[in-house]
Amino acid sequence: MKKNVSLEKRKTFRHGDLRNALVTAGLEMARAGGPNAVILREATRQAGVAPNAAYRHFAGQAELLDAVRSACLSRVAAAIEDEMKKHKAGRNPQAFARKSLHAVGMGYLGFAMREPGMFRTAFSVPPPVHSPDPANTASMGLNPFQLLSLALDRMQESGLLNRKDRKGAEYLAWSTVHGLALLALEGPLHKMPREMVLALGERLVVMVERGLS
Amino acid sequence: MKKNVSLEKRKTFRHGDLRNALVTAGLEMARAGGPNAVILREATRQAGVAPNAAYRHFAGQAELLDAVRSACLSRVAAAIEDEMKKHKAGRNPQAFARKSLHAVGMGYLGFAMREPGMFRTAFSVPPPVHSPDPANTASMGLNPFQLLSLALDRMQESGLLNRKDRKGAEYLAWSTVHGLALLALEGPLHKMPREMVLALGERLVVMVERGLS
DNA sequence: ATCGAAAAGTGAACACTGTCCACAAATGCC
DNA sequence: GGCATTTGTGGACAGTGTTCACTTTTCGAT
Repeated sequence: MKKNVSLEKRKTFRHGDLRNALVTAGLEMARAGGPNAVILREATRQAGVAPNAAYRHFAGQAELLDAVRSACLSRVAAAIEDEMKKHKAGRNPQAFARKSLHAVGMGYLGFAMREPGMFRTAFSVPPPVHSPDPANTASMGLNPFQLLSLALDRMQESGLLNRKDRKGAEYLAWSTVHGLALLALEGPLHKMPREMVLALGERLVVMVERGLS
Repeated sequence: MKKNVSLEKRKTFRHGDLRNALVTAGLEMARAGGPNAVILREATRQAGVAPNAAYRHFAGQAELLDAVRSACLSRVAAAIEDEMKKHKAGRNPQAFARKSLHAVGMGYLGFAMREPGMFRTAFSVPPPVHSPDPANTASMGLNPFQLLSLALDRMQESGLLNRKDRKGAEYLAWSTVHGLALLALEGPLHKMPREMVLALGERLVVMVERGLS
């Protein structure tokens, strides 16, 4: 649909939506080859525009990459939300809390296995820390970090986690799944089959549950 | 300063040790800027040699990077060994096992904080999995993965870990510290002060200990 | 409605990268 | 001593990010 934009030479001198076109092209490159495959000139080529035109919308390639990364982060958040929405709050808050934490971890890992390029792009270079940047968020309006915090809050509220252990628990839980994801994607475990990675992920989440408190 | 080597033009037409010189230069670039800062032409420049000369020793930039990564991995292993050697086996095997595992984790994290560029380079792109490649090893002849296995073996032998849970425990333990390291180095936590990262690391290792079994 | 400033695109250039080719010099081996 | 093999040179090419001067379009104030 919107690819035609790149093929048929546009009639208007102005492109009209160049910034979005560039980000979209960059996103596709990130999907295919990770962060350092997002090439500025190639994006302009796909948008049917001269290379320098990009500089009217981005200060440079780094800024384009930033925009692409935001888009990738948003996808990660969406994947986590999808996983969380599979379980509704029932009459057992502790079971719900466990399921929530589990969903965050496995949603994260599942996306990493499903979309390696986007995942690697999302967490490659310095993104601002807990930015409430609306571009990073999915429908619930929370980024991956905040979704994790939500799950941990449920753990605490349901009595599975005391206040002492709650502090900084985000970082501990996040580290585990993030580490496994990167070891499997671009680390020494990159040959391990995905289902085995996900199985390890299950054990990992259990370990976190047990080890946090 | 150190680059006199590059400044004084060599008398011999042959360089004599070009391969090593290139790896050394590459290692310094990796230290300063991570994996994609190791530039082939720059290495030849520092070695005082024409760019193409590198192709007599490496098939291309990727292969040079591979050699540099091996060197980095070796440093990681050395850091872990240093940490492990701080504790000798006493009369309490369980305490020794715990200290060993702790040392592996903190040696790993400590190196990551101390030498971010080298660490990121060591684990950036696909290295062969558990290669007994002697280039990746330090004085004990073990790479980081094997050092971790050793520590976990001690856990099992001393009865802290049963056979069921021992299987694949390397990957679970490794994931945690690796994840924290990368989140802190090139992820959303890159602004967190190092001592706080190390403090989190302590909690993380404890969590692993408790959560594994 | 006009006209002028600002926005958005073009074209040509530069420095830098990795890589390949044909050739020259040094080494070592018989 | 002569000769093949290694090792380095010089010159070239495509691809990248980036900048500068210029043109075209749009839009808002008069």
